[in-house]
Amino acid sequence: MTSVEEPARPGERIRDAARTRAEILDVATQEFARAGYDGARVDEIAARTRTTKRMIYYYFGGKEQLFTAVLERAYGVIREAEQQLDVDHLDPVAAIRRLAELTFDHHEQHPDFIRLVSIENIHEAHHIAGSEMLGTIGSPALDVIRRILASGQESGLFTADVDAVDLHAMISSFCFFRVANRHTFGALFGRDLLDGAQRAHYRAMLGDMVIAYLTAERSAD
Amino acid sequence: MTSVEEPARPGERIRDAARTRAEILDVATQEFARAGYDGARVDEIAARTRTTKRMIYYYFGGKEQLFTAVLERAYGVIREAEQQLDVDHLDPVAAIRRLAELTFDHHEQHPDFIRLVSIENIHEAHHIAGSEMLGTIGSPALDVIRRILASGQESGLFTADVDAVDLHAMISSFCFFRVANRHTFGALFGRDLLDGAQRAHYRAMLGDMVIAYLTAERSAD
DNA sequence: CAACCAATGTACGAACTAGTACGTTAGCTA
DNA sequence: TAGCTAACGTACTAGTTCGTACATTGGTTG
Repeated sequence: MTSVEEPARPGERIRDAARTRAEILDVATQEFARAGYDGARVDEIAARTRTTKRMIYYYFGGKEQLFTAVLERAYGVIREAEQQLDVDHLDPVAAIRRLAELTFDHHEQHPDFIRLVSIENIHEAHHIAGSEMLGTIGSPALDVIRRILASGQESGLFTADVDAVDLHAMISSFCFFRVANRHTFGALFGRDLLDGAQRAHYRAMLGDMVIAYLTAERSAD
Repeated sequence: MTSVEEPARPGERIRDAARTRAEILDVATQEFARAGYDGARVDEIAARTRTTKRMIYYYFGGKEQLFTAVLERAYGVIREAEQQLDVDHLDPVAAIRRLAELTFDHHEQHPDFIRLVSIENIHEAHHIAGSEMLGTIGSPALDVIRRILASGQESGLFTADVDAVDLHAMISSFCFFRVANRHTFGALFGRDLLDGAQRAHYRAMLGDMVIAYLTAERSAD
C-alpha cells in the first residue's frame, strides 16, 4: 500500500500533482486505519506528508471524501490481487483449499485494509454507498469461486448447498476475524491468533473446515 | 442491555445513584456503539440521560473510563448468557451444534456488543488491557466447549485436532462476521447477511460447517 | 433537628480541529 | 519571454468538545 517514497531529491521538480496526491492517500490510509474515521486527524495526515493541509482540501475536498478515496484505493488493491488468482488448473478440492489459503494470506498481509473495513462498518458503509466506484466494483474472487463450485457440484464431489457468495462469506469470516479481533481475543483468551508459530495450524484449519463442509456426507434432504 | 427505564414518576425520589449510573451506562453503550470511541460525544450521552454531563465525570471520571465501564458491562452480559448454556445432556455432535446455534443467536441479538468489540479492536484492546475485571473474566462457553470436545474426541466421533479456544474462534468468526460486516458485505455483494429469510439457512450452515470439520474422515497424520 | 455528605446542576473555559481566505510560485504554452 | 494557471503555502477562524470550578440540595444519621 506504499506507492510513494522517493527520497525528495533536492533540486528536482518540486511540483508533482500525482505524487502529492498519492502521498496524501498513503498517509491518510495509515492514519484512518490507526485511529478510525473520527479519531483520525487531518492535521496529523498533513504533518506526515511533504505537503500541507491545504492540499488535502485541494485534491480531495474534505475529510469525508478523503476517507472515501482511501477506501476506494484499498478495495482496488484487493481487486487487483484477486485478479491474479489462478487455480483453474487444480481439481475442485485443491482449488478451494488454495483459494482459502490465498485469502488467508491476503488478510494477514493487509491488516490496515481489515481495519478500514471494520471502521467503515461502524459507519454502516456510508462511504461505500456514496461511492460510484465501490458500488460497482464486483469481485473477481467471486467468479473464481463460482467456477470451482459449479465444477465440484457437477461432479458430485461437493455435496453442500451453498452458492459462491455464501462460501466467500464463510472463508472471509475466519480470515477476517483472526486479524480484526486479534487484540480483544488475545486479551481475553491469552492466545495471539497471529502468532507466527500457529500460522500453519490456522491456515490448515481453514482449508480443512471449508473442504469438510463442502464434501461432507449428507443425509437425504 | 436496557436495564433502566422507569418513566420518571414525578414526585418520587429524585436522587438515585444506582439508577443514574445505570442510565448513563445504557445511553453510553448506545452512543459508543453508534459512533465509535472518538465519534461518541460526551455531551450527547449527557443530553440523552435525565442527568447532566457533570454526573458522567462524577461517576466514571472521564470518557475513557466510561468506555471501559461500558465494555465491562457488555462483556458481563455475555458471560451471564454463557453461564446459562446447558448442553451437557446432548451427545457431542448435537451439543456442538446447539452451542453454535446459541452463539449464532446471541450475536444476532446483540449487534451493539459486536460493534463495541470492533471498536475496541481498532483501539488495540487498550481498554480491556487496562481493566482489572476484563483481564480475568474467563469464559464459561470455553468450559462447555472443552467438555464437549473431550467427550467427542474420546469416543472417536471427533477427528479434528483442535482445542476449545480454536473451536470457539471458528464458531465466533462466522457469527461475528455476519453481524459486524453486514454493511460492507451488503453494499459490495448485494446480500444482507441478516436478512430474516436467510436466517435459518446461515444458522444451519454454521452448524453443518462445524460438525463437518470436527467429524471429517482424515488421512493418517 | 442539626449537620454533614453524597448527589446533582449551572456555567464556563481551554484546547482542539475541520475548513478557508488570501497570497505565492513553478513551469508550460502561445 | 510574457502570461497564465495548476499547484502550493501561511495564517487564521468559527465551531466544537472534553473537562471543571463553583454552587446547591436531598436525605440520612447522630
